[in-house]
Amino acid sequence: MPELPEVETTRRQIAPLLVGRRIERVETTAASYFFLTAPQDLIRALAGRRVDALDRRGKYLVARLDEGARLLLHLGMTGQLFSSEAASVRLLSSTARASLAPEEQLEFEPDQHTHLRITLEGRGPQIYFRDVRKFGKVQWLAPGVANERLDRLGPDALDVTGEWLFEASRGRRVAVKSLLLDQRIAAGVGNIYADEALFLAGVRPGRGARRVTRRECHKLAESLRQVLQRSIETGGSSISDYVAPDGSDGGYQDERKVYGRKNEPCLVCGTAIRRRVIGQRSSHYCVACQS
DNA sequence: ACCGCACCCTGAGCGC
DNA sequence: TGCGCTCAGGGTGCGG
Repeated sequence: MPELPEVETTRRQIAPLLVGRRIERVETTAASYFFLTAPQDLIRALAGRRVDALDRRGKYLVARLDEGARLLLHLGMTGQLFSSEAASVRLLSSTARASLAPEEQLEFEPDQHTHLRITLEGRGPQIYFRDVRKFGKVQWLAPGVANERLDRLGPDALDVTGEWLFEASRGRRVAVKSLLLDQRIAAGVGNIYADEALFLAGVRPGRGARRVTRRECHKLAESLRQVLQRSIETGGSSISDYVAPDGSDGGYQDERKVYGRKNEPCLVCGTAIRRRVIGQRSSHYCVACQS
């Protein structure tokens, strides 16, 4: 699901519910791939802690806790971090949706995919972290301890410069699309926004990174920023699973130029948008507008 | 160092 | 209805 704009939207909405408040209780599902910190350790470490800040690094959310520890969250493909007061059909299975009467309440009840349930002290909703595929991650970081996942990240995609992209792409034989998806190059870029930025920059996703000119790298950096910022303004893209913490959909799926538009006409020139797998990810582009 | 690929997991949607 | 297949906003680890 979630790329930089969705994670940033999540951060902005969740922060007011968390920051400055103490965690009273945490409930989890059973140990799994999802828990980089074992559920029992997590429960013990978080109880009583106050959340001092909620930061974003690429696609990671990092909660800073009192006493110096940190809580790392990653939404993976299908992660949903939301308030217990959120209501959305995206939080229901398709069978549940089908049996839903038109006027029926969409109130969410924690299910087997709801891996974290955080109760805060005082009044206010609970915070739920639900993730069907469990590609998401949660990890508790002890005070002063570095984390290699975070340390691997390159500059945030919003801060990437054309010169940085140019230098990073010299000698690289991989497709430029794959380079953009490398979190060491531009943290936060994912499949949708890589395709969208490449379209805006007029560069085909399959072109070898080393064949992208300096001028194009500058255009690409600018396109990334533009696409990501616009998506943040609209609350991100809600394509299958993503919901904002308040249960609302994003708006950027309506502004996509290429992603998921296979065989549809290019909005600039009318040529049918092509889909091709590049680096194991589906990629969308216009053969006329992009070279 | 770089590159391509298998794999982690679950569900939706499709053709038959 | 059911089966088998493909696909999905991500990331890691392996071997060549």
